[in-house]
Order: sequence, then structure tokens, then C-alpha cells
Amino acid sequence: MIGKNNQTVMYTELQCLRNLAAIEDALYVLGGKWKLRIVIALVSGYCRFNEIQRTIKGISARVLSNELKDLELNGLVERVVQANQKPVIVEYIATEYAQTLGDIIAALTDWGYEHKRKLTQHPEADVKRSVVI
Amino acid sequence: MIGKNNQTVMYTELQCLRNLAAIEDALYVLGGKWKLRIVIALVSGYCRFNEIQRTIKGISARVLSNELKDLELNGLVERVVQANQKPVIVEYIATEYAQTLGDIIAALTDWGYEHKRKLTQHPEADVKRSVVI
DNA sequence: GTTAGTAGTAACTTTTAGGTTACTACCTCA
DNA sequence: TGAGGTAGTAACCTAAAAGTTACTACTAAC
Repeated sequence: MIGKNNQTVMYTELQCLRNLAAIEDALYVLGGKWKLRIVIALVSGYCRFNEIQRTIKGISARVLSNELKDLELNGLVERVVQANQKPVIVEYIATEYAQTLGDIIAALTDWGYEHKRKLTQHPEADVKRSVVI
Repeated sequence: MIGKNNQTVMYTELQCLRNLAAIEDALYVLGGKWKLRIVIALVSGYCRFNEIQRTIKGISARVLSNELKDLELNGLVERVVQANQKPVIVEYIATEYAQTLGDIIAALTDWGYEHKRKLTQHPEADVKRSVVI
């Protein structure tokens, strides 16, 4: 009952289970607090370690380091060491494959904007309620 | 450098920060292991508590209960109590607002399918490597 | 000569998310 | 009459994620 551009689409039971599996795969790679934020920072052109850390407020060096390794393992980020420079400079580059995340990032970003707009316009709408028939 | 339908789009620094904020808002509501899975189950027509728990493998009653409350607070789920029935029957219904998640769910599902296809086709591609220049 | 930047890592602690078990109270079916 | 389904909750526990602090080793600027 949901689909692209908010068209109504029915899922059969089998499709529902397959979609659950697919979204599970996607969230396995992209889930967690930081992964998508890092990808956004990378595709926006930030590529140095400290630069990324400064851009993404709140992330620690340890976590950023681990997340970048994960993303590299999944083929979304390439680590480029410029050994000729002194001090040695490391760049993290979003791969071509990371470009395939465009739809996900755009959809999440759009929804986030709209959701915030909704919250600030009708704050009273978000009150917990149960409908009793 | 990324956007809808994988079109190349540049982000300015300001846009990058705004996108980071928007995706933060979206992930605040939708993040975590279960939220999107639950929404998928709901829009697929599963609406009873135990039914949802059976559909989403691995979720416990405690977690499902908490997640449904969160989703209700954010206006994505409506809790409908049919008090005339014995035993009392409770239905969880995806709200109209939940339909706005269509693009996100579709994008994540598509990407999950493709990513799995990629992994099974070229498993050797996912080897950690750093490029040293 | 001290402060800040380069890219991290190791060891440790805290936080949070999620899992487990047991329980309610009522109903239906075999 | 007890097994299973209805929708949960309370208390407790574990495991994973994330945060903190300190440190390397070298460079450049003030």
C-alpha cells in the first residue's frame, strides 16, 4: 500500500517478506548512527579525516575511523594515501558505487526537511492517542 | 555530487550541513534496527500485535511494544482498540502520513536488492584495499 | 618553544539498545 | 482441563555501540 512517489501499491505476503529482507540488507550496510552522514560528507567533497570529523558534529575519531573501514569494506569509500606529501595525507573518496545511494539520501533528506516543517507548523498534532471504537 | 536518479549534483558547504541536519531528523524518527521494518509490515497489511511480531523475525514483544509507541508519537501509526470484541482486539494502522515514507522505503528496498545481487555476482570485489599514490 | 594540525590507535568506561523470562487476565478449542 | 491465542508489561541482564582520554611522530606557524 505504499511505493515510489507515494503511489498506492499492494504488497503480497511474499513481496512483503522479500522487501523486509532487502531493507535488512540495506540497513546492514547503511544502518547505525553515522554511516549515511559520512557518505553525505564525502559526496559533498569533504575528504580529509579531521575535516570530516569537524563537519559531522559529535563523532569521535575512534568511531569515524571504524565507520570509514566498514564503508571501505563495502565498497562505498576508497582510501587514498598520498605518500609523497609531508606529512602524509590521506583522502577518503566516495566510490562510483556510492553514487547509487543517491536515491536513498535524497529520499531521506527530503523527508527529514518535510518532517521538521510539519513539526514546527503543527506541534500539537504529535500527541499520543489511541482510538477506541 | 549525488542526487535523485543518480544525477550528479554538487552540494555547497551550507547545503551539505543542511542535508546533514535533515538526514539527522529523518534518522531520529526512522533509525534503529526495527522502525522501518515495522512500517513495511504495517503497510503490507499486518496490523495485529502478535501478527507483526511473527512477521518480523527476531523482534521481542518488549521491543515491538516500545517501537510502536515511538511510531505512534511521531504520527506514523495509529493504535485502534476494538473494545466491543472479546477478547479486546488492538489494531495498528499506518497513518496517511506514513505513506510519505514511500520514497524512502522504495529507495532502500531497491538498493538492498541491487546490493545483494552485486555481492553474489562479484564477491571478490569486496576486498579491503587502500590506494597508495 | 609552545601551540596547532596531519591521521589515526589503544585502553578504558559509559550508554543504550535490545534480549530473556516470567507474568497478567481473559477467551476458545480440543 | 490444559494448551494456545489475545495484547501486552515489569524486572532484569547482556552485548554492542559509542564516548573519553591519552598517546604517537612528524610539520608548520607564531
